[in-house]
Amino acid sequence: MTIDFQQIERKWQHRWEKARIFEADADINRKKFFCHFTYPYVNAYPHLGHFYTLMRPEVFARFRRLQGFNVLFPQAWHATGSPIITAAQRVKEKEEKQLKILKDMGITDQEQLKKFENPEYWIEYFIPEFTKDFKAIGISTDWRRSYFTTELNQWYDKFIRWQFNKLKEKNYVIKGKFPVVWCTKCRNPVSDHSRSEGEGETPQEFTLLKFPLADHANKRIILVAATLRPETLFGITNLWINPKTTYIQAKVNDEHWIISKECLDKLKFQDKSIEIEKEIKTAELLGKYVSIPKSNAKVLILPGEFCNPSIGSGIVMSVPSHAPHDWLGLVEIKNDKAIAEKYHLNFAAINLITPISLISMEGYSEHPAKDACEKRKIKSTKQLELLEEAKKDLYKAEFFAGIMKENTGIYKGRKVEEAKEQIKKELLQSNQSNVFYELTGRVICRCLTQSIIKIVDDQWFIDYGNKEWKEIAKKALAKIRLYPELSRPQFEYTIDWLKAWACSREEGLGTKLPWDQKWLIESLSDSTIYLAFYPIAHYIQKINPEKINDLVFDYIMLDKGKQPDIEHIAEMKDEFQYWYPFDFNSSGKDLIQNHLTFALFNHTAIFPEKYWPNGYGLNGWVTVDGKKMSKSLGNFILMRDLPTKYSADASRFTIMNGGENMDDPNWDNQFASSFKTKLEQLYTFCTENYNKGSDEWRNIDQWFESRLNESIKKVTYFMEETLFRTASQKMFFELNKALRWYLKRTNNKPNKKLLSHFIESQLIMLSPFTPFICEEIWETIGKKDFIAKASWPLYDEDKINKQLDIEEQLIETVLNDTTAVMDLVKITPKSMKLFVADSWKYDLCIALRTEYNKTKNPGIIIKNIMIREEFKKHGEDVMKIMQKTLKSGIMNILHNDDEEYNTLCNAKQYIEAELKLSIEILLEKDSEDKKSQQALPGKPSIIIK
RNA sequence: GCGGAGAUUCCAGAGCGGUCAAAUGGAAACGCCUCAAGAGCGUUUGGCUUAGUGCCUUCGCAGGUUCGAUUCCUGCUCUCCGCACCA
Repeated sequence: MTIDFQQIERKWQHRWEKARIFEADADINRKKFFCHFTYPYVNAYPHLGHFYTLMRPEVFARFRRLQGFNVLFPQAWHATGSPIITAAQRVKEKEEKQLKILKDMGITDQEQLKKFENPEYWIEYFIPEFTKDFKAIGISTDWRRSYFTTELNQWYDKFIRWQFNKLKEKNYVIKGKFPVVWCTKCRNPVSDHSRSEGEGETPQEFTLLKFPLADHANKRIILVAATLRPETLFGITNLWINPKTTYIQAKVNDEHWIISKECLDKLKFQDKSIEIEKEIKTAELLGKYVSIPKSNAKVLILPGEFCNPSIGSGIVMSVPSHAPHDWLGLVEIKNDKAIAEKYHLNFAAINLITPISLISMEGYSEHPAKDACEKRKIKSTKQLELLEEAKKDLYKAEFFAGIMKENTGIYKGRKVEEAKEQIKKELLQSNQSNVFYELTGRVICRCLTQSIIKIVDDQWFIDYGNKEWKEIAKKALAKIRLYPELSRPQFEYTIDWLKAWACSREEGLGTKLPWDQKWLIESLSDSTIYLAFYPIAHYIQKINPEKINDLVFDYIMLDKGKQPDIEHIAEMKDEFQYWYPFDFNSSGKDLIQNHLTFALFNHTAIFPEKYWPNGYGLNGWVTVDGKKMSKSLGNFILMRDLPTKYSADASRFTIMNGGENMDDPNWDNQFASSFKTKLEQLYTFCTENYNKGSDEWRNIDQWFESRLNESIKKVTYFMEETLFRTASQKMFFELNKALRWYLKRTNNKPNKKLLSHFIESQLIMLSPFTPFICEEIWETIGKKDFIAKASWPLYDEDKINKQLDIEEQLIETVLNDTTAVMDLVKITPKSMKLFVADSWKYDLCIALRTEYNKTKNPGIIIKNIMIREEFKKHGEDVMKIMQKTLKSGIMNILHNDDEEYNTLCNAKQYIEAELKLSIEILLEKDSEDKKSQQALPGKPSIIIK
């Protein structure tokens, strides 16, 4: 039987839509359930990653509907921020890479490509594409409530403005300074994905240490050295400047600094007033003395060609003992008199310089920098790469393992890790240093301009660092249900660690800050309470946006103020109060550290406690056949390809069978292919066997009924926990296995009522996973309404009987053993004897169990048992059984003799039937004169004659 | 480095102190059934086996607790996710 899945899919999509069965309205007489898939960013087609995260609320929604809940499952689209706008810009610039991305999506028409130069077209194009793909795969969404989120959606725009006004009222939006990676051409921060080079490079905080020139006649002139290690200032022996560069003297905030030109250019963006005074030739500086901050000791300025004017200030403080560069620099200059002569330096004075060690660390000598050079066999300051490595290693080691030595005054004995912060603070306070931000590496913007660090000084922040707010957010976290719970520590950590978040942008798509129109609201800040928009989305978007203001949202969502005079206002309030908060918002685990935690904060700031979130669903990242999904590996799967290749149902089941919890789910191509045929078999079996069978009621029917009830119970539990993988396995594979055994045991004459009940139950349980085929079968077996509207099967606790399972297991093992023995003897026996153990053996087992629970000590157990009269007479056998049971575990002895015997009688008939033999099977109790005295409890032995 | 999650047999993945050579599913092999393929059914997929209700070696590595550890503890190694102004 081959089934035309695509035809079935179209048919039911159409019917669902026509009957509008997924459209949900507030109904105070019904329990509500609001679930959601975090709105996706619409700049490409949806792929497997979307599919998995989407399927979790989808299955959950369908499950809750079956349970009788009124389910709201809406879907909106996200487009704020910079990706779309930069992509559009790149299309305009005809950038190869960007054009290829569109071409790979099948967009080749020149006319159409031109349209993609407009950011709005991206939204216009991709939203329908997403919608189409979601519908094709059978997502049960209430599409009336969709919206998208840019300033182009005026209603949503009003909503976001309201949100920010509320945050501002509570002083959660603050103004401040912030270092950002900045492109001077685009006049925008340069995010990781808008870089053509330098992904992952970040601003790094340097300390600018001030070294006043000693004995300077007129005014205080300061040489400024940039360092990451201010704590090493106790070990400074000299300064390095690059003799091949010219430095600049400039007035910086009322001081006269000498630094490299490159540094000066950067400083301009870092909140400093700068006036260039003059160029300084290095000859003017070399051989002079400067004084060290704190100690005021005087040290020489020496030439070091390794000083890079583009890094830091181009002036380096030399700490030979703890910096490999400085160590080698000092060695070189001491060994080469020519250098001193060349720059007219006092060679004797240079030779007096001795490294000062100030940090002690296990496994290193007095001068760790020397060790580091020797370890890597570095001989010269020209070996830049090796030196860089050595430096990094040593810095790391000293930072975490180093202890400040005696010569560091009050820092003596402290860890470097702590001392560093302390020293930094002190130097800043006494104006002996400044903060300077430098990139950790070269960053090139997509526009091919080299990026710098800029201190933005009128930047708006959402103050997630606010301590009281953190406490309230924690309260919201305590209340929320997490699927799975094990994500909770990550949330706790994030709340603690979160600092003020820059929420304003100069460019991009989005809503303008209501009180400062030059700024746009950044896209992770405008996407925190957006789920509150769904309950009213379909009404509000019918209203003239001019009429929407803060008072409208105050009234609907906060129950504040007089009822505004606009259409649908009562409905909107009812809808909101009925549906909110959401019960399950599904997203990838990567959103914990921003979006989801932000959402918690924002809910507590804006809404009363009853509207704080009820549930988050977290999941991992999809892999394909065990490998990371990526375009370069060629295993990148788009949602749109699934229905044609595997059918929507098989795809849905495959992805849900791929994983659960926060593990990365795996998409198994082979499984997807083979599952399609399994669905065909399901169809055939159900349609051919529904309402057929016998009216007899036998032990085996009781067993099957028990298994069915047990399965329903388990599956219900796993569905509640969103452990959809386990649930799907239990309802499909495990139940089918039971069904096969049942059919075998009844010679394909199942009980009619029971089998029909089974088919119905299984179909309903499967329908959240494979809705199309289930609808089709449901209709074929004569059901009138949609299976989507059926009732989730209930289980009857009284019908679950574990004993029946044990009996069936026994029958199965006897059967298997019998077959095995018959195979061995290779004759057709006339009769067969099955021996079950004597009663005393069972008694022994029970006694063993009791004794074990008392002492758990084998020696004592054996002693206690052997002194009992009833076991004495079986002396040796008792020992044997005891040894065996103690070795293999004694937990399995539960049966009592008679039950065992009865079950075997039951098995006997079955064995006869199954083996299609007319043989005589005798059941006997274990007896002395038979060779069968080995028979152990729980396992009959067989003798064939 | 910090925070979080992990490491199981060909693969995915159960396992929560004895019923474990380890569920379930994929895949593969063989057999039955068939003209044939698929489906279905059965067997097999750590090693040894005198074939036994047998023995040995396995659950990242190394120790420990226990009569007993895949399961508990300690240390180590490795993998994945996050560490921000970006969706």
